[in-house]
Amino acid sequence: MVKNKKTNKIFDLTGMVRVKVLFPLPLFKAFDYLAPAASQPVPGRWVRAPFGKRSVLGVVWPGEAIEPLDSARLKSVEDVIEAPPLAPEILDFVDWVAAYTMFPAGAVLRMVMRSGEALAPPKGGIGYETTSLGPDRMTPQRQAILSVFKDRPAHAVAPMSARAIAEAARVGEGAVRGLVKAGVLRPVNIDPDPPFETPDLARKGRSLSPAQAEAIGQIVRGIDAGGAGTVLIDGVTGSGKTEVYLEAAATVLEKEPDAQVLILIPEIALTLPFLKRVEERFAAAPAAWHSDIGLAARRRVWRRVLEGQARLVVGARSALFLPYKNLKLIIVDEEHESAYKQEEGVIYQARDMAVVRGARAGFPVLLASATPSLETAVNAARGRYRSVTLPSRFGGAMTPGLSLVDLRQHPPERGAWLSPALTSAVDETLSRGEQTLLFLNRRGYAPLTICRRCGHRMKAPDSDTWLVEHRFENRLVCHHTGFSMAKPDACPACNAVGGLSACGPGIERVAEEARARWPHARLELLSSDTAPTPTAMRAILDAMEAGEIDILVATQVVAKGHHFPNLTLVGVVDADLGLSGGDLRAAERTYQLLTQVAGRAGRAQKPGRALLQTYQPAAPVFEALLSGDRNAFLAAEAEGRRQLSFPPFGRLAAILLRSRNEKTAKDAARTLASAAPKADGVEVWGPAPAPLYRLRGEVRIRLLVKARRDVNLQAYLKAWLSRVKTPASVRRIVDIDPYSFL
DNA sequence: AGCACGCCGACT
DNA sequence: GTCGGCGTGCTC
Repeated sequence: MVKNKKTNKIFDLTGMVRVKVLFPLPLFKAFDYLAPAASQPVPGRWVRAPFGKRSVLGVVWPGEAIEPLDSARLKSVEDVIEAPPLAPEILDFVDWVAAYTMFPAGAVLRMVMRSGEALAPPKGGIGYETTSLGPDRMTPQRQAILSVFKDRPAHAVAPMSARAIAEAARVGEGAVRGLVKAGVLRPVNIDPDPPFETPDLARKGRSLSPAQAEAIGQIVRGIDAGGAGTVLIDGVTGSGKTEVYLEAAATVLEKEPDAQVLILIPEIALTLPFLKRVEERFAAAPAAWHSDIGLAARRRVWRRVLEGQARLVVGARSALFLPYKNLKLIIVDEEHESAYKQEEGVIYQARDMAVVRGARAGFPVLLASATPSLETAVNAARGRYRSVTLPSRFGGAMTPGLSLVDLRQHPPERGAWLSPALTSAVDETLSRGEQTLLFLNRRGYAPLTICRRCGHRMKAPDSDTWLVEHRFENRLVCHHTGFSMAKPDACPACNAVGGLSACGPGIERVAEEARARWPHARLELLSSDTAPTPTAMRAILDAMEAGEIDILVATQVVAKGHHFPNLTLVGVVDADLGLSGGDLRAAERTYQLLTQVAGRAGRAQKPGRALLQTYQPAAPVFEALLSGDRNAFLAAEAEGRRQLSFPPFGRLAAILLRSRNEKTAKDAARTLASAAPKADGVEVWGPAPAPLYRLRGEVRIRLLVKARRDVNLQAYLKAWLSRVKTPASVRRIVDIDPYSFL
């Protein structure tokens, strides 16, 4: 018996135990509660608990039983929920990610719980299935309904709602109800989250080349030996990386009846063909997860992953935080892609976190790429990762001939963007009846609109971002804030009419030039603007593959996956584009992107070529592309970073201060900078205005911290930040391993 | 994240 | 005189 000093109420604590509960809120610590021992409130279990004025769903968290709080002051949990608990590996992972990224553990837990409502009891609808009874009399409508059931594939066993049946049979719902009354159909509860199909592991994969078989052998031997560890699967497009890692997935799924495998891909919205490929291999559609799946699908995946029923998950970076029951393998496809860096909310690198997830839970992680990131290449070279290299199955003939067009010597005509060298190459290609890809990684018509009278530059409101003209819609659009406006006739600054002019090219402008130059060619424009849905995009890519397009003008959406057998010329309109901006990964990214784009051209029997237009032909990245010596390029890049102690040879963190008030932000930045502790092996740079200084009405100031590899960067930052009080109106965001310098 | 508490401007 | 702005602080 314990008496609460505040309320004087007497509590019977018999049978109650103290537990820590973490809530999916931006809070750094777990809170203590009492829970009935009989309800087995072990770490990982879902609980509902009173928190302040409200009741919040949280998770029992591991933690020591020290008692900073008087037991009598503790509240009791309201409910210990009967649902599969979170696996201990996930609790550990949440804590680790929180400590590494320096975000609150609760914020990381929120990523795991993003479908927390999924724990609510399913409110299944009513569906119908056939009985053994036949209808007393047959009508065409009834015939149609019954054939709907007969024609369903064997694995589609879920009952259908009356509406779905009526729709499929093209009859009224009344006819369905008639059959129910007659006892031919019987009502059953529909599972709102139908299970996923079981991967067919007896099914054989595609036939393998000797090199693939050898690679799989190596990986599988590692897995069989109980091997954790990270493996780089290094192979150009067409080397069969996918087959290799799908075999590894099959091996892992086979070893344990409830093992789960996650395949991470950079952007799932663009990869319907990939899902089909996986489905083909396992004769079962994988559970697909990305940021904009519908609510029902999200809930279904989440619940089925938690109970272990969904065994094969294909997803974007956030799929890393699904509540796996028994995750045993992660594959990171296109590991070099910057889309793995989450820049909002909890900032993390999904590829790096995947490696940690595997290492801590003791299972292997496979990183696949044709153009590995420098970090991964260095880790492989140092032996921290194993690596298997897959040669092209087409004997290297696929690498197109690359050449540079020096725009300083051979500039395009005034007002044009295609140099004579490129246009004559297009002429030749057209005359041979072959296809051309003109690549420019810039959406819209022109990246900048400027007033010729007063020099005013069109910007998004309260931001430093330029408005990009989209002539297709006749609008000016901001690619950072989403702001858009109709293109005005008069300059908003000086009111001069007709003075606004477009500066620089986007792909719409290149398409305009190409149309004027080759009016008889079949030309298509492809960007996320012209093909906003995966279906629309596929339509264009399919047309290209079928040879129905002569010239495709495209942004980087064309860079992935697709091969066009009759494409023999790739013209890169502005190869320098990614090199500006002072980003430490600029050259690396340019190399990766241009390799990918150039790789779209040519097949063994029809060699392709790629022309890169550049103003800086001497840049090392172009030399590397020309020589085709990727490893030499990576080695040179690595050496550059080593000398500057940049990642992966040193650690980097950014602190971003954001505020609506410029003075407050500047003061806070100055205060913070002056409080930076002196430490061996740590340099603090800034404060400096972030590259986008004004964005959405906020001012953004940045500090950069560079530390030696052996410095505990998080501990340093923690000590620093904890001794400075920043006003609440200034948002302070830590970005460990920053990628974007915007 | 919510939600309350608290201290200064324009209104019944 | 009060309604309400959102800055600051707390939630076991």
